[in-house]
Amino acid sequence: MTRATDDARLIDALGQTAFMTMGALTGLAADAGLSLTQLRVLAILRDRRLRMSDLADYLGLEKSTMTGLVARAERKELLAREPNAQDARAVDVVLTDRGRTVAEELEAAIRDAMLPFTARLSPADRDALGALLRRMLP
Amino acid sequence: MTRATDDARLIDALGQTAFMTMGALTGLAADAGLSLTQLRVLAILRDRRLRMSDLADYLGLEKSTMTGLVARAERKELLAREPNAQDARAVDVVLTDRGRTVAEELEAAIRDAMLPFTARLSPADRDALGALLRRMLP
DNA sequence: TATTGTTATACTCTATAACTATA
DNA sequence: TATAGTTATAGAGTATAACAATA
Repeated sequence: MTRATDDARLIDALGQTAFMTMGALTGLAADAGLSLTQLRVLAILRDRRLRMSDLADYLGLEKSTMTGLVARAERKELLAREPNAQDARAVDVVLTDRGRTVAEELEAAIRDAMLPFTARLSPADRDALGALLRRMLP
Repeated sequence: MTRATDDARLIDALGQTAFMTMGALTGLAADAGLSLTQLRVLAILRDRRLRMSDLADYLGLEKSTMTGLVARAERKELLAREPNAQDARAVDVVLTDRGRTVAEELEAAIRDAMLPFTARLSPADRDALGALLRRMLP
């Protein structure tokens, strides 16, 4: 088989893997009454406190989009807005205790949901796959 | 390092790869004025003619969602509805010529967009990665 | 003047429920 | 009676543009 064909097959496999993974994540988020984006926010804020604009940059969204996203998660008591100490214009977003609990439960659920897939590989192959993916990521 | 930690690292790498891949696909779709779901529809219909309900099953969406999705793509002249020959209740969805062209252009654009990532691996590693992913997929 | 965040507006995506036409 | 598709409705996600407060 030619090089170009092999590359197309890799890209196809990456695409299918992405849709499979996103499907699992979206389903778990939905079970928790969250959107995929809100799941991402929870994961990002697990070890960080970010301003609205930084969060928007992180997610690749407009700041006006963040306003609604954070407002809805705030209504669910998963996030809280706090004034930024250095800049009176800025607003920090942090996890509430409940948000932290939900984030931890989701992390465990994600591991369980992915197990049927990862378990199809031997431990050595799992390590090899992880290493290859990490070398490919920016 | 423990087995559980290695597995968590693999799942993390899969998640990051998925977000990276979906980000690339979403961006390319947006450049073409399409949503990610519409890009998927175009890709699915490249070598198939499906009824509305089959398309909905394929995408994991409600049939009422398909109605709007297909209507918007039809307005862009990418898809067409055709009566099903066997069942007068059913509606087949097919690509228009324009839809086929756009689908082909998108396929090329996706390959180009992924190149910065896949090119970080040697040809042998690309093959190995593709093989591992295919073994993991259902 | 430039930046941070919000508001107002509009469009897409999605689901649920009710409906029509056909099987 | 069951299935295929549409319509009506509602909520979430998203962007653009205009705005107030602060830097």
